Amino acid sequence: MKSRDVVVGLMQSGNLAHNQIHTMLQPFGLTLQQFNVLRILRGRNGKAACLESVTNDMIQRMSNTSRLVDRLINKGLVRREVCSENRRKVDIFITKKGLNLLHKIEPVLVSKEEEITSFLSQQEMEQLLMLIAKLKSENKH
Amino acid sequence: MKSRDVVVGLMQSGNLAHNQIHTMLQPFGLTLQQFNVLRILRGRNGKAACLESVTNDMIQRMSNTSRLVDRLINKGLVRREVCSENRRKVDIFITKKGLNLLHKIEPVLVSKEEEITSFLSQQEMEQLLMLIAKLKSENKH
DNA sequence: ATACTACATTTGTCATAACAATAATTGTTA
DNA sequence: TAACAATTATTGTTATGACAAATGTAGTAT
Repeated sequence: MKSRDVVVGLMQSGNLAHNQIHTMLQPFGLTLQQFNVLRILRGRNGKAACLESVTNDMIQRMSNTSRLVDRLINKGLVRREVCSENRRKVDIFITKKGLNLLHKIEPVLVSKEEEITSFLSQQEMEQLLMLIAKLKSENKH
Repeated sequence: MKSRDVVVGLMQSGNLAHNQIHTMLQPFGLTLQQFNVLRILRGRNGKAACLESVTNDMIQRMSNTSRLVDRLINKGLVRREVCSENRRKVDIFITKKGLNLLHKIEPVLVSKEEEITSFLSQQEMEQLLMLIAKLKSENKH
């Protein structure tokens, strides 16, 4: 029965984090998924990022990154270009506007993250990270 | 930066659990949310469960339990009755068919839950539960 | 009784998600 | 090089989600 408690607890705490961050992002007009993609693109430092690689890096893998990117393009936050080497691929880049938005969000995010974890000591956070890492390691197939 | 890792980790492991259970439920024609509601109803042991109380007990609170229940009714898994004492309320009951389905799912669920947590010792599970409890306690407002 | 407020659920509408099918390009092989 | 399979992204369709507005019921005060 302990397994069940853990699984339920994981979903609950995942939702908790998700909802907190999601709510925090609302005033900026971004969903968590969209924000996630923006951060992935920023992490590429201007290097090409094809759709597939973006999908793979997402916290919550999704079936339809294509349309998610559409929405970001509509907001002017990213740019899409057919890859010249392999015309099946589509490279996606974050725009200046996208970078500015991330920059504006950063401090709000940091304080929200600290709020979420505020009842945990440094040591407890490390413990938690270690346990989560174990869980993830067994789910790579 | 540790806070961020924890928050991201929580979302990742929550999604991991969610996806595993969701996939496990697909052959039974249930979403995780629907399954969750069924279990809540079973937990009431035939006692009345109004919509609001069901919503409160859900792992992932949702804005629209009404239509979720519609879907369960369409499948014949639950039954809806206007509460006789307070006709604003709607009592929801799990049907025999719903109970049977839960019964059929149970062993598959158990093994999936054990699979998800299989890399954790009993002690680690307890630790994890304790840490998750702390996180949840600070998010009650 | 009437009007007002609060409560519990449902409905309308629109955004997003899931999944399958399609399209375009590339790689491979006969 | 023509045919076929594999890769990568997009699109169509249907289901589900979020949020606000609407509906119906109950409680309360005038």
